[in-house]
Amino acid sequence: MMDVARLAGVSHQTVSRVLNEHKNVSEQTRLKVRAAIAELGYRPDRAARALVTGTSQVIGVVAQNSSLYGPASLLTAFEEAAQATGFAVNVGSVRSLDERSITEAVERHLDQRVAGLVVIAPVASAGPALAHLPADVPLVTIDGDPERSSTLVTVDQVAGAHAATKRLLDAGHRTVWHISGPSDWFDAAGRVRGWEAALTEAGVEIPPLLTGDWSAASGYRNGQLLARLPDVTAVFTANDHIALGLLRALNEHGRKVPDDVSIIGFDDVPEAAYFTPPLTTVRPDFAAVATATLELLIAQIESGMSEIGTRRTIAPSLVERDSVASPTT
Amino acid sequence: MMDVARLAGVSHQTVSRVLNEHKNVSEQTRLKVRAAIAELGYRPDRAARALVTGTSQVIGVVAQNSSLYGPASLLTAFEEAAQATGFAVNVGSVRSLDERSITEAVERHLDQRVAGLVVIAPVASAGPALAHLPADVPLVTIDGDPERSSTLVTVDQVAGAHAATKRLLDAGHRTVWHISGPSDWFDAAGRVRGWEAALTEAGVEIPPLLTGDWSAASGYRNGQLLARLPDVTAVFTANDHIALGLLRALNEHGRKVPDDVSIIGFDDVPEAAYFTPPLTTVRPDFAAVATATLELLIAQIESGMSEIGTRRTIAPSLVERDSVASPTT
DNA sequence: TCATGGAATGTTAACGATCACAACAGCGAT
DNA sequence: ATCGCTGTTGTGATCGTTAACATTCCATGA
Repeated sequence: MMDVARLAGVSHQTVSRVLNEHKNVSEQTRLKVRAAIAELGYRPDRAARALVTGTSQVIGVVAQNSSLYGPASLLTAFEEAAQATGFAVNVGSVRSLDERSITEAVERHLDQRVAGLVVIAPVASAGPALAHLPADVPLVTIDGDPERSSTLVTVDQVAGAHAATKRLLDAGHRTVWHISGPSDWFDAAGRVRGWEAALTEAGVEIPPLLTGDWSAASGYRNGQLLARLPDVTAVFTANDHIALGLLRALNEHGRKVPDDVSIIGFDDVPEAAYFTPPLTTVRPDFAAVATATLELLIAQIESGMSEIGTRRTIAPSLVERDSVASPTT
Repeated sequence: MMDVARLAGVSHQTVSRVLNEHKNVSEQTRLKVRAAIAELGYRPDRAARALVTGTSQVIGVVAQNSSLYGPASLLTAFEEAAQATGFAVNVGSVRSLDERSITEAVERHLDQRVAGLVVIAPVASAGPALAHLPADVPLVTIDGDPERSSTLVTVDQVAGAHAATKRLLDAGHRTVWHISGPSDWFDAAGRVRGWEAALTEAGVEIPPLLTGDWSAASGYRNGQLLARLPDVTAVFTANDHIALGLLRALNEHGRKVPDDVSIIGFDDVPEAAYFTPPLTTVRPDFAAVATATLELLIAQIESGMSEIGTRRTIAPSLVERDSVASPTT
């Protein structure tokens, strides 16, 4: 930086002012400095800046280290959004979402003086880990606990599940079964609520809830059971992978989809269109979630305080394909 | 840090020594300092350390911002490995792998004074972007250009493809067709080479190469064609998603898998076991790739120089399921 | 005419760590 | 008794940047 200053014939402070787009710099010197910067190929040292300002241009993200489609998509969508606004993203994946792992990951980020923190914390156990956080750290939670009063962005699970269930009822099915995700995930709980609400509204019997774990394996396992029940004609699954497992189980038992059984999934994984048959499913808008998260986070960073309680929910959309039909009865 | 020093009754330098586990510190003062650190809840400032040492404990990763299973798995595997060794990971995703995007991402990382760089660069266009890199930056490429003389870790695509093709030939098929990935991906090219090699070795006719783009859609498209050719009895696809699309096309045309056509995929995505039928596929060991990458990178960081030309290839394994049978002829 | 103010720039001191070197103690060897 | 080693601790400078304050210059109005 001194070199640049010398070359431009000004002081280092003026260089700093040009860099930070300070107002009181004459156009003439601004150009000289810019030229010197370009000529020397100078780049400011972020570490030095972070040292003196006490903050960095890095956002820390805590996410589960899984290949689950939802969280993974969220993560990449957020990375992209952050980069577009000039923030670097520091990912601290955790293997499991228990309190200790999350606390550790958060502290690692704090060590690095991140400007803000995003936690993708779909399970209940994540809550307490965030409670002890210094209050002055900007924080946005994605798919976190709707009960906690922190800034939160979330996919509208209830609305998505409601739409899917209603779609099946509207097709004429007497009732709709549901294979859920793990019960400690907020996402899963929301989808169950939406499903129940739609059934209740329609004044229809609520079948017993089957529980999966997001995996195709769990869909297959539950499918073994559903395939044996002849009056099951419509199933809403908590995600597309469960639907895939279910599809295979039904297929093995000779029950045709959608002729005998209609299915709707959740997530719209890229392959869903090539399941046999192509899967009707609910698509969450991950990009919108990412954008909203970043927006709220930056607002907090700039205002210097965490405005707790702000909430943003993103409505998913139903994408129709070929796994839904009216019952043959 | 001064506070800690005062509380422990030593100088700031001694505190620093304790922090860095310097040898010449008496056990007694070490304990005093540790106690003071704990009491004050002190955490060293990484930015300050980075400023004076000129390096950080952060590894920059350049990866494509896609939901392709391979690259995404690689990324999370690497994050986990890095975290286990105390490195933070800064992800700079790029939307496309052209030269400019990569150069930009690399420079962003350089700004942040990363200790080392990992580039997941499966396509040819990434090469030139890395050529102009300062020579003193530790760099490991994953799935990069085998021709370039840089440190490289890669899945043994050729061996995997060879094994898959041979498996199909051994089952008695006259020849094996292949739907490849995009031709500018090194991964795809390697898989094509392995396929050709196995056919050549067996002294068997090499069918025309069909080209896909990793997507289920491209598998479906090519499947429309293959389904019409009655003498196609065995297909090796460049990944599992292509296989899924192919599966659906064959199904629509009434050709049974594996009775009429045998299929082997590549990647072993979690859902592959629940395709209809469960897919025989080649499983790359992403964790091993991640570990090897980190090892090489740390070696470079510690030695302070980039030992170019080191190469590590990880052998994949064939996982047998139900999509392969002997031809009925 | 001279204070007054604001715009442009420079000077100096932080920020929080490490590094190079100096200082001191204890101890055995000459 | 002196020298020199080794192990332990302290002192001051330094990394590259921004913040706070000082300075200069010129225009403005009483």
